[in-house]
Amino acid sequence: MVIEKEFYLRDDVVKIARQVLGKYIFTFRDGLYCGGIITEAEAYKGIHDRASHAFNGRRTPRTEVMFAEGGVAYVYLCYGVHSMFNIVTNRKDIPDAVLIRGIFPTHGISHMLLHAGRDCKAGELANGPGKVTKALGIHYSQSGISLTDNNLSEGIHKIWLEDRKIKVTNSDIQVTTRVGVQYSGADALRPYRFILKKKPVSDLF
DNA sequence: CTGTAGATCGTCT
DNA sequence: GACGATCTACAGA
Repeated sequence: MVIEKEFYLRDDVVKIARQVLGKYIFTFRDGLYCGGIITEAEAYKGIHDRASHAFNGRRTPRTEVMFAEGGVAYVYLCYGVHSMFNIVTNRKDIPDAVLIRGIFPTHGISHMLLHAGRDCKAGELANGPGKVTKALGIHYSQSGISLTDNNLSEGIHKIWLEDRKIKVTNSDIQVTTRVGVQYSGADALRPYRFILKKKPVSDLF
């Protein structure tokens, strides 16, 4: 089932970051599907989160999409080389987002390997936020596109999430602090990073 | 295995 | 003009 807008409109971004683990993310471009199971995500929570680009209510051309209604993509360029994919959540004007930091590829793996431009094991193909977008073919120019109104992003490039009923319990999830946000003081210590522990493939399908 | 330098450019000051 | 919610290659142990 495609995950609909109501999922993203809820107001607890930390809970949503936890809940996207085990969900599938798909892209469709050039007539081909790519996708996989989300294995790692981080929450960025509102204007009081020093780690967030929207801290202190900062609105710029780049961050404006974080203030949109939930269910759209916030994609930005990091270190001049990597696109970082986030899911915007919550109501309009509340800048919450979930950074997708890792997936386990399941669909279109050969195509993703072409995107990556090098050979590697499936588990290594998208185990990092920059690698996720590279494998899936997501580019920062797609920031702002809807994850729920796929008819409106006709033709060019589509991104969406699906729930295929993978069961994820609390004991399947490792919770840690976020990566690369040491500049954000006390907020760097918040338990906003969620990692799906490795399980036998037979448990997933 | 661990550690680190360099890449690379849009964005904000 | 400085910096970054990162990745890779490569050096050394």
